[in-house]
Amino acid sequence: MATIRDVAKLAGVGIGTVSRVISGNGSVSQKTLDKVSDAMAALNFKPNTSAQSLSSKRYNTIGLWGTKSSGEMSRATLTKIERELQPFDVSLITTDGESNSPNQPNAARQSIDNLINKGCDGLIIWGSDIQDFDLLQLEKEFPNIVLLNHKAESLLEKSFAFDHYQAGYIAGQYLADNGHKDIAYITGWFDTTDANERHHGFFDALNDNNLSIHKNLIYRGDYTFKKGFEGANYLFNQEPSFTALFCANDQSAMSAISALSSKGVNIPDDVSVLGYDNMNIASYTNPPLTTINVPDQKMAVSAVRKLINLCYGASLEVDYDFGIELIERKSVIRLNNDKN
Amino acid sequence: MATIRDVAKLAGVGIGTVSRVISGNGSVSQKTLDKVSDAMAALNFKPNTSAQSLSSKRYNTIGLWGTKSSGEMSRATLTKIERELQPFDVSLITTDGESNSPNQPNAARQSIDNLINKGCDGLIIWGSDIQDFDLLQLEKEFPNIVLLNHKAESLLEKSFAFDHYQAGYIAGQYLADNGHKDIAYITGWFDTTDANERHHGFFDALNDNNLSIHKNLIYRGDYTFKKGFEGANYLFNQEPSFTALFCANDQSAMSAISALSSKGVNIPDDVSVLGYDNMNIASYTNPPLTTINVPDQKMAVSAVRKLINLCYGASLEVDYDFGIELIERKSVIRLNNDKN
DNA sequence: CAATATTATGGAACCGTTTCCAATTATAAT
DNA sequence: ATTATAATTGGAAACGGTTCCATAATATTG
Repeated sequence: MATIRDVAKLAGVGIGTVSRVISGNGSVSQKTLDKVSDAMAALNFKPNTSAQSLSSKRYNTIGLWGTKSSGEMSRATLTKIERELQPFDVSLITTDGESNSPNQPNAARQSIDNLINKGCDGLIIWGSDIQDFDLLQLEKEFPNIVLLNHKAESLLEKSFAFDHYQAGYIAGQYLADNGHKDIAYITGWFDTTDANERHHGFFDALNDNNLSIHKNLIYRGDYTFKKGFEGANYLFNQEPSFTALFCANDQSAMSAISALSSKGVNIPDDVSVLGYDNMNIASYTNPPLTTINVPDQKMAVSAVRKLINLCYGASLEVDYDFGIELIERKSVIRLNNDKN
Repeated sequence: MATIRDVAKLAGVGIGTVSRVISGNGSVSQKTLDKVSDAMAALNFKPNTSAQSLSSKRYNTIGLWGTKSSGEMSRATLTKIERELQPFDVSLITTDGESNSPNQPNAARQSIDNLINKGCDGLIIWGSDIQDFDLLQLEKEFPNIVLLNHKAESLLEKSFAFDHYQAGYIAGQYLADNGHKDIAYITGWFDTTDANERHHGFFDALNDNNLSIHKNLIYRGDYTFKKGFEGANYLFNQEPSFTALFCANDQSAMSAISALSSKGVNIPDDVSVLGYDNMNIASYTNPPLTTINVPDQKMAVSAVRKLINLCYGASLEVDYDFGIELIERKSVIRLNNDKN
């Protein structure tokens, strides 16, 4: 592998000059630039990134630290992130937050430190189940961080998150608006703030409409197809009956629809199903799923952009406001409540 | 940030000794080891990875280069890969093969070179649509590569791929065995060898059973939910009618089921649907999908292990044989052919 | 055209490790 | 006790860049 000195020798210039043409900083005459470029091409010279980083403290790399609550997110989002980085020639180094020293006390913080130490200019902290270490402390020590799917009140300008409370509320309100009073609910897994906010929003909406959910009609799910399926089967056998089912995500909703359909219940005529996420699949269930859109990719893109701004002094446009949208398809109907 | 010299000074030893305790190579007396460990702890010393790499040529990083045909793969597979790497303390740096200089002539090879140049000990080349550069040439220049989802005849011991021809054949045979003669087919997208092998296997099986597919009953899909849905609607309106539908992947199959169901066709009584992939979702469609299992994660794990062996002289067990399994669920029935 | 400002250039010093060799110390063998 | 052998140790040199400063070449000015 050719080094900067080889290039310098071949081009008949000093190493400083070669460095200048590599980086584009400092002035170099056209003639010299040509000579050096030719030499670089002739030797197929590629600057050694370790040496560059060692000497410049710039890594051209950002880290993606994901907790399990980011696990459901699609590979498409990951690709989106990569593509956002690509024009800046920075690469992405990923770490699964869970897999590092699983049950150590400071596991999370430690695996983050590892990632930083690998050589990152910045960090995306991805996931909403961040509670066992001090984000503010981290941000003080290492300011180039950005939170994806997590909102820290003290780090608002670095938080890119969806208002799950509002979205949950809208979901509840929608069911109420459509005249549903007997509502069943397959929850998510409650170790994330997401889940709790969504949950509370949903309940508050029902509450504000003088509605409540019978305790028999709540099934504790975990966002998987499996639990959605099992949950629907469970609820099907419960008393009282229900006219609407809210699922904490589309995966559960999808498999709940399958489970109910196979029992002969007609969706939406017998029971309406409302999902949450708006996955690709949601348009192609039978019937197509009415659901809340969660703009994962938009959030991810804004988060990366903010990080690029932080790390490399760019000034990309960044969005903090991710509108909540309920996508009406065919899985929820309006109930005829003659009493109204 | 403390350096090795700070540690050496504090511990009252030479830098070589500190280096030895960091790496664990070379002998160090217990007493010295303790002194150095204490000093490292006291200074919160973390070795600088750039310096380490520069000097040792070891990066503790492997690259994952994915083409679009890897795009459908789940994030779960990615996580699997990360976890396989974690015990060796090597991290993963990912690159989307498509996004680098999209329509340059040597785009693929160039983006691979970039990735290598970032500092990787090895590379996973992920995806079956690799044709525009010379794999053998790459392997000669950079032997630490492993192919995932692609089989290069000349690089067999570095190829981790599924026998899509056989699997396609089994799919066709299964339909034939179950008495289906009028078969429809939603294809995948044909820019990958995968797709072609599966396709040919399927057709050869039909052929060997003296079956063929009417040209009206082939719909060119692209693995998406969307095309599956549209394809099923299209086929529904075609002549002749059909008793079985083969879909090149589960996503199409799933949305095809939705489309057909919503037209009132009963699956599997009116038409049997056979999928391909065995995604998580396949167990939770209505009816549950009969499909071919593609052991993505197993392949990925073996590929990484092989790479670890190559890069770091480990000798992890590696599997090359990924059995083909047809998972019988409820979406295909045996036809009563009285003529038989 | 001399004086001055500006642009180009070379290369030593440095970034923080690993590696190697020579030197020292401890251990075993006679 | 002496010598041979093995285990430790220190630190210079090297890895391949960037940075900065002194110097050289050019351009500008009155």
